[in-house]
Amino acid sequence: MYADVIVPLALNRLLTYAVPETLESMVAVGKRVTAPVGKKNYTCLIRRIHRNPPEQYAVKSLLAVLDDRPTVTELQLQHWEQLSGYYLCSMGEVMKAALPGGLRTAFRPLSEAFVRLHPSISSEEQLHGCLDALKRAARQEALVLSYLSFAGTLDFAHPHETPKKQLLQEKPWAAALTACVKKNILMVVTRETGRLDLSATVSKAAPALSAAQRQARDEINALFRQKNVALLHGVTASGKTEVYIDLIAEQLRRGRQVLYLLPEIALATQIIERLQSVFGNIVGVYHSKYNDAERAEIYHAVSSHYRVILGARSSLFLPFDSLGLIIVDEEHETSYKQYDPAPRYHTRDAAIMLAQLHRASVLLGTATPSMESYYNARAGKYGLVTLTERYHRVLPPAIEVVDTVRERKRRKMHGLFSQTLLDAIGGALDKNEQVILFQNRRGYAPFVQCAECGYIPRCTQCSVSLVYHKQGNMLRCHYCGASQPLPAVCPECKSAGIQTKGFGTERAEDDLQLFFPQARIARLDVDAARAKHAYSRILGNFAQRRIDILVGTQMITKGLDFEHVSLVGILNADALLSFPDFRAHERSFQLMTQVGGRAGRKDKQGRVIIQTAQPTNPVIYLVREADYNSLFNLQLHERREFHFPPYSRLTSITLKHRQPDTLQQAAAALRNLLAPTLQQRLTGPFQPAVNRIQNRYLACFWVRLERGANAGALKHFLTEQLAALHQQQGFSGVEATVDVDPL
DNA sequence: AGCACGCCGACT
DNA sequence: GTCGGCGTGCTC
Repeated sequence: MYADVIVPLALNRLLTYAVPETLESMVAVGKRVTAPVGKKNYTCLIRRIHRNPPEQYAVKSLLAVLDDRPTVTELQLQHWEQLSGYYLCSMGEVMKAALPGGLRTAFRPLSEAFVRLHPSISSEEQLHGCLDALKRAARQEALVLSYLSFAGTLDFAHPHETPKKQLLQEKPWAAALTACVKKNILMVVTRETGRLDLSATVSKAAPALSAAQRQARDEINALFRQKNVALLHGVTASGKTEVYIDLIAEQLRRGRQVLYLLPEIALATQIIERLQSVFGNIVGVYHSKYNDAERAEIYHAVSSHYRVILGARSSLFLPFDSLGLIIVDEEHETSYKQYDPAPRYHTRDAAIMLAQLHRASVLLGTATPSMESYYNARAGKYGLVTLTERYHRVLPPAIEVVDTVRERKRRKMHGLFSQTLLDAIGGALDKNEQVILFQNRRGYAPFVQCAECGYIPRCTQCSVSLVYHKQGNMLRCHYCGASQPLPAVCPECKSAGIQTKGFGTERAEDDLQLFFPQARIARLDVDAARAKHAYSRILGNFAQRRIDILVGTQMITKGLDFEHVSLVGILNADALLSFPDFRAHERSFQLMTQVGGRAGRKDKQGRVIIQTAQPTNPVIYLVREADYNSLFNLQLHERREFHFPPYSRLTSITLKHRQPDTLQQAAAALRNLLAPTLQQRLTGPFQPAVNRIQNRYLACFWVRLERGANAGALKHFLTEQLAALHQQQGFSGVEATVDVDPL
């Protein structure tokens, strides 16, 4: 008997092993096995079992079978194969993304020590005797009494087991416990316990839907009878979550499971609590903040216990047995695309593939759809449901645009802040309301420069200038993470004239404190959130109004809805609008609309102030009008003209090498391999904006494939040509990464 | 991802 | 003359 196994490596084929006779009865597709690969042993996964001895090489034998029942179902394996084919990566790479670390090594359930009465004590009299004997050992006596109070009424045949941790928390006398154990009064036993808390219970009824929400729900259900994907385009604060809860309840009644995907699950405490309060302990949460062992336990509980899973993108890979619905919330979020490492999959598209295998439906929800999804909805490929009414009659925010050029001329710009914005902040603070300020740049200053000689410190390993962080007084590279102290004198001309240039979140926070010395100001960006739990701590403080003004990057767009935010300021919209990318306008609209949506609640209308040097930019106008449709039509024109998605399928190829000339030669060679076949579909090689990262030079290509063309054939062709490139003299060390549908 | 094999510079 | 640098290729 032979088994073809998936090895968790970037290996483009399965490896075949002999199954020792002793293991023949245990092997099955989807079970994990230990197999020798080269000099090492790996945990691999059985994909096929057969009786065809390989003739080209000597097989090795499997060492062990790790599972009693398969860890991965046939359906999951088919999903993996789809992803590996679509995103051009190995099955091993998908396996690494799919199986939690705890399942890639031997997994041991958590065990805990419990204290119980020693079995030699079988009556009240004996117990009292023992206690009397402890009269001169006060701590031991107190410890036993403490155990007895935990135990309640005593059943001597099956004495109560109290967690040792709990007992010692009350009476922290480990030595006394050891003594009692030695005297055969108490006994310590070890028991396997799960890490999961399955105690959450139902406490609330599902929310009542408004008429608009009911109608959206009915439309979605009607669409699901004809199409497997529907897009719910609901304005910010339209109450999409209530609609989701209703749909989840319906799936549960039918006995099907639901997967609820969120871009940043770690921040979604509000939604988690809400779902658990309605559905109880059948709601499981899965994301990368859990450790390997916890994730392994949740993984196993998906087929035995959980009916609803709330998770980040990796929860696509859980072993669902009867999935009925996948909700992809905030469908437009770019963090749904995994960029590095492979598989470079888009959660939304992988979810649609998975749903097809389960014959399940997919609901994409957002206030600002991605161009791709909206295009598919308009074209009739997806169903489209629109929710225009705000929940609880919340008013849409009033959006004002401040022309920073004009204000500067009138001397009404104070650094990053216009007088209009400062007045608005002051007004909000006076009314005891909260403020959110958005600045899309972290650090204090994007670069520093010597006023004497013009020198700008740059990263030695990447082709970017270093960002000044006041926190720690460091210059940092945002690409490779390298850092160095800010030099006191210019390294070039030795003058003391080094100045900071431009504005980041740290600078905004600092300056703001000067304008509003009494205000409590906090910052939320990756630097502030780096420490464990810092993210939820800051958001928690803001929610509880211990912070008046929150300054932050993209991060503040996610997270929660805050009751008392009346003002949102976008400090520099130009940084978004002039981003060198064909999606810049789409992204700007999404970001500004999402950030703006944080302003105002219930009876209070919120206010949004956008600072920009280009107040007539159509994107700004459309954000103000909350006119997604016009933005879509405008963008569609551009995309059609330049053959960008959704009018083409984009695939990017990046070549990397330490030697710039080797890279250039390899790029020219790849062009020669691809261009004759792809013709005008191929763009490149071109240098990306940052053309060197960690001392490796980069060259890029784009392949734009027209809709309806054979994507499978392209993938086959690319794989072959990249292999051909590597076989050419001197290019075997040139690394090539392929990104299908890059963002 | 490891690990070994193999071909060119600073040491006893 | 040898030790060891990391480029290259393979893993059943």
